[in-house]
Amino acid sequence: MSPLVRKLEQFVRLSSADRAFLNRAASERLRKFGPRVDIVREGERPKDVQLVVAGWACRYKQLEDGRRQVVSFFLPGDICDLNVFILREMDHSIGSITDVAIADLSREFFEEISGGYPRVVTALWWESLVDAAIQREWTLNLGQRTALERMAHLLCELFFRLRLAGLTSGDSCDFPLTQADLADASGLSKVHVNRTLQELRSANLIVLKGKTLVVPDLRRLMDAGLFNANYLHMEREGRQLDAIE
Amino acid sequence: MSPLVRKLEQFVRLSSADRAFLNRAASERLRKFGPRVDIVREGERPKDVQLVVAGWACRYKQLEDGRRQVVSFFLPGDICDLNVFILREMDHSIGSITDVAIADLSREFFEEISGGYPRVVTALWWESLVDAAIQREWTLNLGQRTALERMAHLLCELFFRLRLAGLTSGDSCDFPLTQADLADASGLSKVHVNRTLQELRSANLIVLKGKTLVVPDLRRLMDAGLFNANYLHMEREGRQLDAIE
DNA sequence: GAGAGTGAATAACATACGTTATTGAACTGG
DNA sequence: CCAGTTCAATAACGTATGTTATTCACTCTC
Repeated sequence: MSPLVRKLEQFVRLSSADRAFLNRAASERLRKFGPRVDIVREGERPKDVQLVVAGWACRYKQLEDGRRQVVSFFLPGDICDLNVFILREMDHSIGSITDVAIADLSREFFEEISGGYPRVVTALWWESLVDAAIQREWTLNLGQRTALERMAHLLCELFFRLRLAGLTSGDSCDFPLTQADLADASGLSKVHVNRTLQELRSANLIVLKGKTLVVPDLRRLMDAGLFNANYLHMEREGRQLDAIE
Repeated sequence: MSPLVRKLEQFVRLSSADRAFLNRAASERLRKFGPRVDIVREGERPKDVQLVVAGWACRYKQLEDGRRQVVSFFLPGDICDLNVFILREMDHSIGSITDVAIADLSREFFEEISGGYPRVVTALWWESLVDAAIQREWTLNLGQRTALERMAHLLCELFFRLRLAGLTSGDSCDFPLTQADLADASGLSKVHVNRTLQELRSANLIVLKGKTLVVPDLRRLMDAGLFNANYLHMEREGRQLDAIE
């Protein structure tokens, strides 16, 4: 099952027609990119909505003097900016981290959804509300948490999101981010990211080696990061969804 | 004209029916709150969408040990979390800063919009995309900018947003935030906020006294904050909007 | 109009994190 | 299989910002 469908099914019960429709959307108009290239650039006119079918990407913003902030990570199954085509120009860039496969979703695609797939509409709303909630949590993360808490929190979030998309196995997952990526996302320097990871390692909170992350005791990592998963809204909402159907 | 209508008109050309509808929504089901009280609490089930009719409010999140982060400010005309009723529970709180008047917008209200007011639908999409863009910009602000830049940036943003809602007069505006509020929003300590404001004052970038902010030279304040207004998407989009009408 | 409370200003001191630099290991491509 | 590149690790040192505390100016209230 595709990561997108798998993720959305945690929120909304989809029909097989819904699933088929989403899978078709994810396979048409596919583009592939190598690692570390720009997929969309700040200032461009947005044309389509991007769906990450495979690989990791990120949204980032950059200041004139080169300081760079990763403002979100895109994992397989993530959708970039529902409905952006309303806007005249992009206020951020989207870049690949690994090899990446992107499906472009057109305006017409969304009109088709609105017409005939009400549960998919709900699911996409959900996705975009969670996206906003993640951005708020990052604000809290950067504004209030110490380096250690911040790192632990970020790793927890990624682990939860990967698990939701079916991309973990037991307590481990692929982890292609470099320490420089983590620095750009956490607002810390590369050197301090390194120090912080060492600290997490020596507390046995993580095993991070090569491109694999192992979280031996998720509960303890969550505590270290003051991590509360409520903002990921991972519960399926029975009552309300029935009302919509 | 109400701040909401005034703001949305910058983006989308509204008919008089659209305007009347929005003004009606803003006057029914009105609640008033004193300053510094919670309007919505984290953990509650969201029931309505809140529209700030008058006064200032904020979204905030808090860690168990009391550290508090303001993640956004709500000015008159701002809408809190379009479509939240999909979610089971709030992941943040909303609190008043000044005396505040809130209009509660029901689910039925949004269904009515979807049915008969396509331009309002577009306008509300716009509002919510700008809201998301602001949150990303705050991430950049907290992650990369120095204290001085961060403060200057925040003040620029508030000034622009107030102006969009018709709430500035010339180079000045009401400014009810305390230094403690600014600290919670910027991730700085109160003491450092004070130092930073002094620095902005002595460079003649701001005059901040009582509850009034004056920005004698907006261009210079923008430069000091590395402020690029693109993320506020303040341009009206002729071509695309016509296509929707 | 005394007392209490809040917000702002300032000082002295502490520290978490940034900066610059060097080294070594692991890839990668020709 | 060697030269070039990237990523991680570590060290020495610098600084932007945090912490705690005190004082002052207002405003509110009873």
